Amino acid sequence: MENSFTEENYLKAIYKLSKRKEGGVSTNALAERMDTKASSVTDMLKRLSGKKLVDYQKYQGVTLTGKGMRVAVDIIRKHRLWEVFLVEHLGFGEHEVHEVAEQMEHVSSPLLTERLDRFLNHPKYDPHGGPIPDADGNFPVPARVRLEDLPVGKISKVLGVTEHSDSFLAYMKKVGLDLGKEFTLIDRHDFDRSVELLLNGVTVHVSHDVARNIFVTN
Amino acid sequence: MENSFTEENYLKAIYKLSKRKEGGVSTNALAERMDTKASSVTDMLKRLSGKKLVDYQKYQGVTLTGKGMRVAVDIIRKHRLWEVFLVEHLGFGEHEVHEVAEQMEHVSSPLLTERLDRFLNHPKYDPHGGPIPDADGNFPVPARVRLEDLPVGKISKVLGVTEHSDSFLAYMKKVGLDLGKEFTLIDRHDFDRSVELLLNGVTVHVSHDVARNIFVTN
DNA sequence: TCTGATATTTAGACAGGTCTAAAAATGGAT
DNA sequence: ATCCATTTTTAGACCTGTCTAAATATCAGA
Repeated sequence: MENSFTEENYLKAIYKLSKRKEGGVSTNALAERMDTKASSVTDMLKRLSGKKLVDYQKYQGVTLTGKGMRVAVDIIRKHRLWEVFLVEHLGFGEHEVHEVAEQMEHVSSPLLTERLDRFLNHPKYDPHGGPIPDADGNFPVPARVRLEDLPVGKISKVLGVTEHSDSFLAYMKKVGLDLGKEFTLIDRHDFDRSVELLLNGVTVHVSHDVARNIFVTN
Repeated sequence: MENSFTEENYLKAIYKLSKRKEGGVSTNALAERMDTKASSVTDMLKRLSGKKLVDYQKYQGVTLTGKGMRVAVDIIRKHRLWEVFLVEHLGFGEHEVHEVAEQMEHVSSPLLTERLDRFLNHPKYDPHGGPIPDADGNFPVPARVRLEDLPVGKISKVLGVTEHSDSFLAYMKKVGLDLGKEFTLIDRHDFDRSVELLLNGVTVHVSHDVARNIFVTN
């Protein structure tokens, strides 16, 4: 009945990868994400399959079962709630919280999770703008769009990012695209899908690669 | 450089057992405390010894090295800080926090520990009255005494307990000896070393067995 | 000091999770 | 339809932490 930390991390990784692509998650993609070898992934998938947490057929990739989905979403809930706590109450910077939350997300106590949620006032988004599922596993339905999809001329605000690498967050900070920051989308270049923003009175160019990882109001 | 949860739990157990008795901790005592077999303990002691966390000679029991002591005390610090958080900010009852803190104590982030400590206002005692070591591993030197040692006639307050079994805590609650509760020691019976308290306007008899496990102000 | 009871350690095995090296399946290009 | 590159799986090994069963130390008492 107990899942190990490793199993939980695999489930979370499968969840995150399957959101980005239709169909099952490949062994190699999972191996890269988990920073391990494909053979280790195969072993683990067999185990998770045995526990009915994933649907797995060899060579055909893997998907979460309902049960596995619940576990994965619960981990994400805990991760994001702890991030909110760390930033809002302990004074952590946005970029400092991920590693710590990565550990706290595995603390297993439904009572704790619900009391933390209440203490934090049932937040809907984490400090990076990631949506926090409720106790039933349902995500908030946000009024938000990727920066790459925002219409030209719109005034908008940064709601969050979907890429949490240090380098990405550092870049965001440098450009001035902090969470909550207001800007205007002044132009879009179709040839490279980059966008041009008016931000703090200056024009900023943002590559497509960046733009597709930023959520903004619409 | 990394210690597993299991290793940390062994170190904590060795610490706690060695406080109660002079000299090294026996394999069997450790096995009972860790709810495992003596043979498993022997294996682990060899590993911890290899990491210079304990001094161990076969058949001679085990003691913590300075390094092992630091690890153990740090775990205790984290455990007790989290207990304070759970009770004071998340509304947990005293008896509900132990299992959860048992998990949280293994989260490894010095920054987190220090910020939590500051957030909690550098508490010196946990909700059970256990002393919280500071970041350097030093315990507070408390103005406190066991209830069994309190002079007759004294007005005093409950500071904590040294016995954390469910049944003991339930008994404390039932009698009304909650943390912080004020009372007067009205008599002491030498024949069975029990004491008599005035508490909430009524007289309460407390056995020696209980009285020696309660810390009070003096 | 011998002996028996108890405490402790060793030996060998197993499960989770990992690895490397080798085998097998897949799928795209010809 | 076949061949090759790539992906994936298997086989066999290792490490941590555990167990049982058997061997060995220790210590108290006669």
